[in-house]
Amino acid sequence: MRAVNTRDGILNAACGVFAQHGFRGSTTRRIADAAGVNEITIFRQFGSKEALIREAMQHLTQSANLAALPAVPVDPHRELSEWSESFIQHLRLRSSIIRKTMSEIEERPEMCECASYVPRQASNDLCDYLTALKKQGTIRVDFEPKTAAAMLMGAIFSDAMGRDMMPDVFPQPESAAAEKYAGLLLRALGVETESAHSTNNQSHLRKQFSH
Amino acid sequence: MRAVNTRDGILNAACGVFAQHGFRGSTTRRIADAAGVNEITIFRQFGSKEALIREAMQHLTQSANLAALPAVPVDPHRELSEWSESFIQHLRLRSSIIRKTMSEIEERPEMCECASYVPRQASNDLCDYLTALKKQGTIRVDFEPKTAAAMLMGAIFSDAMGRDMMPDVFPQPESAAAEKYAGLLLRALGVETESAHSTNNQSHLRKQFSH
DNA sequence: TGTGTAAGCAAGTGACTACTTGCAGCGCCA
DNA sequence: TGGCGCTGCAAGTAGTCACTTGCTTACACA
Repeated sequence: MRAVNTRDGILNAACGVFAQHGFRGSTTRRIADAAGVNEITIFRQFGSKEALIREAMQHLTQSANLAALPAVPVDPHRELSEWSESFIQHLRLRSSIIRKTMSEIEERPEMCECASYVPRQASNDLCDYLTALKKQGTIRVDFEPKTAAAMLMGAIFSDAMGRDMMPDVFPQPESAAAEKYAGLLLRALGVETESAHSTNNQSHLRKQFSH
Repeated sequence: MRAVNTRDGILNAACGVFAQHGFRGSTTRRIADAAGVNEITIFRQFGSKEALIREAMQHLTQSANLAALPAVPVDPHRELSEWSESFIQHLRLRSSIIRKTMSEIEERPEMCECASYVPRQASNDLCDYLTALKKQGTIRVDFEPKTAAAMLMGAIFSDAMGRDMMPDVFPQPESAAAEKYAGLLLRALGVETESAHSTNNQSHLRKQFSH
């Protein structure tokens, strides 16, 4: 677990402690302990707690890599389900730190740019995909890509943030939720899709062939 | 702004300070200043900071009253739009305190019950409504009420939480977002609905007649 | 008019916080 | 081999935190 570099070790520790305790709860002592480093090393390396946390956040966003959506839609149900699944997993892994960051942004607006980078990127990707789907003529009814994208991403985001707190409010099982949201959205857009019962199996079969 | 009762004044002040600064940032001094009260009065009234915050949270959830959905759906588009609008307004008014609470829950699980009361209630109401819609036969396609409810509530929740941070990711104008989400969901369920253009005007007309 | 109760003020306690100073050990490269 | 840079340890500073004590004021009710 110990990082090669002292600096990276402190950054990773800071991310972990921040995710658990937020800014005010991330004492330099706690971070130093988590990094297995003397508290003073933090000040020598980063100058202040604030600078450390700022750098740790940037360090974190750079490490994110989202699944890509194809520029030309081929199998909307499969592509959208897989993208949703990768996105929800990304959010679930980071749910603690996302919750903390969202609550700190009002007090530290400089974190906003850093925090909104990933969702902005995801929203753009998804909007582009839905627009391509629309232009392709696959979709019968008219719709706003931005509204549709906000709806799917919103459902995924809320699931990732709220399921630990209220598991009975969200669809079961957890592992199928992303696909269900994606399927529901496609139905709203009028894209033909398999019946709810066969969906799961067929998509699993497809995954085997596609990879 | 000053409350009749000293106790209620402190509780209101505690809610405001907590919404701004979270638990750790809600110092007893800050709360006392906000309430226009001596710091000691807080300890004499509530015993400890923790007890005060707990009581303030309960005080807050009790003051919530959501719009009701009819037991028998008549005009799904109007009813769901109005419910969504009232729900999103409820969340927007409380966005700061919701963000803070969500980030504190991991450290203070006792807040969970209090925090999840309103969304649980909303989810149940919405599920019941969608189930009634399904049984009524208005809906052609098969769907899971819980998934559909989670999707609509998720979209509304994310909008209410994220729009300040990234306004360009969500549908414009802000005032029409809830209705757009509701309309999109109904299309996913196969409910016949007006075209996107006439929707807004018609619903406004209806509101005049219905009240 | 007397009494109890809620509130205020001044002052202070011990614990914790971010951050500093001074000094010593250790490995790396010239 | 010698110096340099990174790290650790001990100790300490000034500020803030939750919470306490002792005493005083003001109002309600009898």
